[in-house]
Amino acid sequence: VSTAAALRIGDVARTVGTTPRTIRYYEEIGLLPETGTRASGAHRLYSEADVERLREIMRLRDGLGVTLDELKRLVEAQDARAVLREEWQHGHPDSARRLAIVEEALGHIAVQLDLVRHRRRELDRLEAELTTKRRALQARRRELS
Amino acid sequence: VSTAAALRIGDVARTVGTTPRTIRYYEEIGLLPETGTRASGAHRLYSEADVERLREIMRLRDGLGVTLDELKRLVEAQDARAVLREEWQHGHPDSARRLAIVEEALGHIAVQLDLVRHRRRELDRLEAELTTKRRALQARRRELS
DNA sequence: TTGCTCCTCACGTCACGTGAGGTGGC
DNA sequence: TTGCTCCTCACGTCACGTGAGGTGGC
Repeated sequence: VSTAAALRIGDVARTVGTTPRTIRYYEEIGLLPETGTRASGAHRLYSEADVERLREIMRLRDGLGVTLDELKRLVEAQDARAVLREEWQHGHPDSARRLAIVEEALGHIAVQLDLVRHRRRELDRLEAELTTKRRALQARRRELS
Repeated sequence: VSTAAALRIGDVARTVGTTPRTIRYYEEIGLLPETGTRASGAHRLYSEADVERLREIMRLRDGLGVTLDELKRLVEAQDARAVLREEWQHGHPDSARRLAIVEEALGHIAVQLDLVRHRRRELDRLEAELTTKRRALQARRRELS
């Protein structure tokens, strides 16, 4: 692991394909954490981990078709589970509790998968429709030439 | 073909999965045509063809991830080509012109297919990610029980 | 007649876009 | 020092949501 290359908001926006305004907005509504301690007016600085987190959030945003508020809850739930796993590394909680948490996580994943698959089916339908149209047009083109 | 069952805006909204407000908005911005001649304050009435047109517009909206203004241009271009085809039924225009129109249509379809496939790849990526997560969680569940 | 859905403003909201005016780091 | 990117308001925009008050068809 090299020294964390501190990225500026414009760099981050460019690499993930969004705008600085969007990143600030996500910070404002609590979807992204505030970047470290920052004197008012000072530049925000990001790590590669921050970039990856933003990428993940954008994937979920586009793939699940969910509001940013719902997305926030979803990400918070994932974070909460990650915190629990960290705690479990020191000490041994009862495995019944562990199992309950894992079951809950599986439930959330199932919901997300349903959303993704639903959207995927709709896209498949549209793609099929478009290829059918294209085939018809190609046939007409052959007729005309 | 039976007598056109005149549908009200609420019926249309329910069958395609949207709201009356959205349908009125689409009419307002010119994405949907105004329903026949209508005294101010009178109810809007829709045919099955209108319903199918709305469905198509919603599919393109969700599948292409395009603004309603761009979508409007796109639909207008398709309508313009449909009108040309109608005209061609009466009379024989030069086939060079026909070929040019068909080529243009193929170009538009190609753009739309690119958009759909791009979004589909992103969804595939997210789905793969989610199934991987689920597999890991299922393994943990087996460990715990 | 009673509901129900419809109508037209018109303001509110979500997810940002877009300047306005100013400060800070290679 | 000169640009460039950054900063914080704050108003604008797109795609609708949501009442407010009223009319019209089974």
